Amino acid sequence: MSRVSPEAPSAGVASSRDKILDTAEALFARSGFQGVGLREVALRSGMSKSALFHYFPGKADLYSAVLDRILGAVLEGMGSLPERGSAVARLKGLVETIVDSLAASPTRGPLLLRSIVEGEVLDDYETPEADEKLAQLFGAASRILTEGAASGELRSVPVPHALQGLVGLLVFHFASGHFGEDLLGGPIYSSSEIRRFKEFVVPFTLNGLTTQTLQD
Amino acid sequence: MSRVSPEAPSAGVASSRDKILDTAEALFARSGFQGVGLREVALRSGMSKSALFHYFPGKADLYSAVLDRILGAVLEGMGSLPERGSAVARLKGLVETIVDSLAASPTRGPLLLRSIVEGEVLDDYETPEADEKLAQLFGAASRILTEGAASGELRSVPVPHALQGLVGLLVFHFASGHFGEDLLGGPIYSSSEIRRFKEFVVPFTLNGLTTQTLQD
DNA sequence: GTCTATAGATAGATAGAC
DNA sequence: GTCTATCTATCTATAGAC
Repeated sequence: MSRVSPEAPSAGVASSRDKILDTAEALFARSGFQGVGLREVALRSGMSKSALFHYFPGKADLYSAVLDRILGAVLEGMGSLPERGSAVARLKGLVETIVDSLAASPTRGPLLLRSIVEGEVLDDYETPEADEKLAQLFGAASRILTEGAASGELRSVPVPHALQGLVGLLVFHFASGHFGEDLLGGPIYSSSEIRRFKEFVVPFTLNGLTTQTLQD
Repeated sequence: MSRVSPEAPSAGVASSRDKILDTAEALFARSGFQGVGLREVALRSGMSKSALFHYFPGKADLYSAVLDRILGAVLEGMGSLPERGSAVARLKGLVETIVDSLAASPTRGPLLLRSIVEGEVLDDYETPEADEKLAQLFGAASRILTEGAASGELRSVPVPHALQGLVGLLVFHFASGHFGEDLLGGPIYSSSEIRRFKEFVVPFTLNGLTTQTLQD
């Protein structure tokens, strides 16, 4: 079904390539593109720097591969969402699914947020694969907002701003690191905190996008 | 009234120190702590690397000074906010003031967001001055939320999560760079886009924190 | 497919003249 | 207060043996 690499037909063993990707994902999430040296990636992957260049032509390609893998995982999580039904219920499902995807690994939020903020530097390395996945992601979210507004279930807000707001709310939370842990008083990725976050962000989002505007 | 540096009593001329801070702020905002070399800071400031070290003991001190200056500017903007009145009106004023502060310079949002996301790397360099300013900032916001919840004007939400959400909504928007511009279809820092953003984020926030929870 | 060795550039930081 | 010169370490990337 999905793409299979030519060599390494399957097996549960982690190939060298996967090992590199795992290592790089952790390091890029913590220190960003510029903050990571291939020397450290190689060291932690248990091989020499030159071996990295055998699997990836350059640092930027390694980063792109890591980013693409994360976007794929988030997109896969959204695959089971219903395309019909109440817009409010679909929006709730979308938010919860994205939260679950980001909560599934402590590297996803940080890496996604960094890839956005470091965009000015990384633009040159954008891949069509990542762009396509992003477009699918935002397309699905846009449809919910647009159809909900058309049916009157949701407020009529500018869809791009709503999408931008969702990214800020959801991705930032899981990328906030020590800052967020200081603020919330505990780990971000514990199951109890993930539950609390959902209990806050789902009603916050639904209320923000449904009820009428207040004036002071 | 406020602190005055020993030398450079005033005058409208930018001192070498200010020139360095301005240059560093622009570069750190674009490329982050690790992405900036002091060589480039010196070059763009019109002096040698060694001159930098005359004003700042090291790269981390330069970064801290830049960050502290930005936090001071945001805090100063909040100084004129009323401490009494309707919680909804105060919350609206807070959001609009923070938006104005972030919109005043295209380096503030990116640098603030980066300082959070890069926190794991930068923690060692935190300064008491910046911590104090952050505490004041969050203190003011917390009071609005707590008092609003006590009076029944606002929903009773976990204050830390609400603060975290505000940071994600507001700071991320102004730090989203090309990503945000692609999504919104135009520049983030134009006066018209700033107005549109306020028109979205103020009702979104007020609705999110006031009305009752929906169920699907 | 993995290695050692190395290239050329740049990193942050220091010494010391003026 | 600003400079040139230099230090050591690290950076991405390549060459070429095995």
